[in-house]
Amino acid sequence: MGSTSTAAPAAAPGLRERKKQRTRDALVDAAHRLFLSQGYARTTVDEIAAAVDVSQRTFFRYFANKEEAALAILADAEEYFIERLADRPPEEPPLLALRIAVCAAWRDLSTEDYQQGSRGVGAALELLRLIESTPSLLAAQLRRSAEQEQRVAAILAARQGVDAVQDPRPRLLAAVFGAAVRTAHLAWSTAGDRQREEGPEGMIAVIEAQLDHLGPALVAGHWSSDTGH
Amino acid sequence: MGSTSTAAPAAAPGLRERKKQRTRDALVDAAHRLFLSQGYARTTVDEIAAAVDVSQRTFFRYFANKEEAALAILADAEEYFIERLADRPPEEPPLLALRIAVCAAWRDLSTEDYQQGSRGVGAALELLRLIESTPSLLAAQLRRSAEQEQRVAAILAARQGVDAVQDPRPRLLAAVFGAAVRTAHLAWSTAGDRQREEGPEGMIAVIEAQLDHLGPALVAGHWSSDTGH
DNA sequence: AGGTTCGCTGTCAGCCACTGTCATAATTTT
DNA sequence: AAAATTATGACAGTGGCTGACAGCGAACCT
Repeated sequence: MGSTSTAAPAAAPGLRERKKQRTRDALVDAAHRLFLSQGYARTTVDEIAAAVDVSQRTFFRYFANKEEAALAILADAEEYFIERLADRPPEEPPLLALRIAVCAAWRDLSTEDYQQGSRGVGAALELLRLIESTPSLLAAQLRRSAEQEQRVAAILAARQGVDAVQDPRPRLLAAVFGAAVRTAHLAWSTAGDRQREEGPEGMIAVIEAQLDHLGPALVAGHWSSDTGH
Repeated sequence: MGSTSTAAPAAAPGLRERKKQRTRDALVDAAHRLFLSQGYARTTVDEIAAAVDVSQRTFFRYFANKEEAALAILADAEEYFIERLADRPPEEPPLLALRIAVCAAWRDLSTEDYQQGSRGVGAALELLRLIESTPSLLAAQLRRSAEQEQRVAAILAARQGVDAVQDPRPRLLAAVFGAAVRTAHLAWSTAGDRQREEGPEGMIAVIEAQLDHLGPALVAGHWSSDTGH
């Protein structure tokens, strides 16, 4: 480190950009802490900005709205999940690839150096509970999930070599997978603190259980057969 | 109709309540018309209230927020769907019951006297497009769908005689079904106007196609088999 | 090293969604 | 007809969010 010229392949961070990253992290941390301690609605944007000693205007240059600051951590995690999914070999069955990617994401993000600040597994649990109990946040989170599903569908379509707009199966599979993960989130965040002590393995177990239920649930639903309208 | 005494089993409407219903309908219609003509964001609540000649404060006594007014029609439709689902006999396979209920809802709401005002099939199409292109509305709609899924899950659990909190399958099936319907909405609203001319049958066909794809999509996803972690 | 350019930030002003409060008018009840 | 209930309007205030402009410091060029 410390090369004077501009040669690094991964683009030198630059003092300016490092400061920006630090400001953003500080805002996310402050928002997270305030939301958890006094609630989402009772925390004003001015408070968050003041805690980091920037103006309210600057807050909105980092986040489009208050919700985005609250969901920033989840957004980063989902970004990581997308990368892991893209890593999987195309020969792998789609649902298996999804399963491995989501488990890898949870494991990595819990053990790696992402632990600092408000980015641990315990914090994730409290965040999920906060989201579930705050209508405005839940709405924003579901919208983000919908966008995420579009991206997943595109990746699946590319893997299988089918057209993403013509063939509805990638979208449907992505939606089903998203539903399973969301159901797992809900089950995990309401399951009491016993699960919490198990760390990421607890969450992974719940997700896998949901995925295992997919088949039986649909079979029990007798989805086939003619309806006769 | 026109009985003078208070004898009707379904509780006499009363002058007050009829007026309230008319105000609400007028607000929904005005909001719908303004949203479609000038866009959601460019329409202020004051405009909507002024169009019906009530105060802004009154608007917020009918709707918790601007989104709720936009989604009121969908909310009524989903209410009707829930009723149809509750009508289905418990012996019926769950997914078949869901399928019949959603098709019946679309058919009934298109042919019945619900056609007045902005409650036709054509209006539904434009509304779905508006929602899909307005982040704020999409978020609110997805949150409503999530609540709806909880209700559906409860009904399914009761039908099958299982515990709604212990057994995750009703929730999962409800989520999967919701995903299929949402995917169908998206496909229908972006399918061009050819579908629109087919009336409700076009929409129903798309939904049924999505449901038919559920099985193959999951089978192609190789959901079973051990992953080995 | 010097000056220039560019991008981040703060300040100010303003719109609009949304809420609490109280007075008033209309409806229902007795 | 009087009293209790309830919808509505008028008003004021909070807070999320945006546009415009100016200042300052990093980055880039010579």
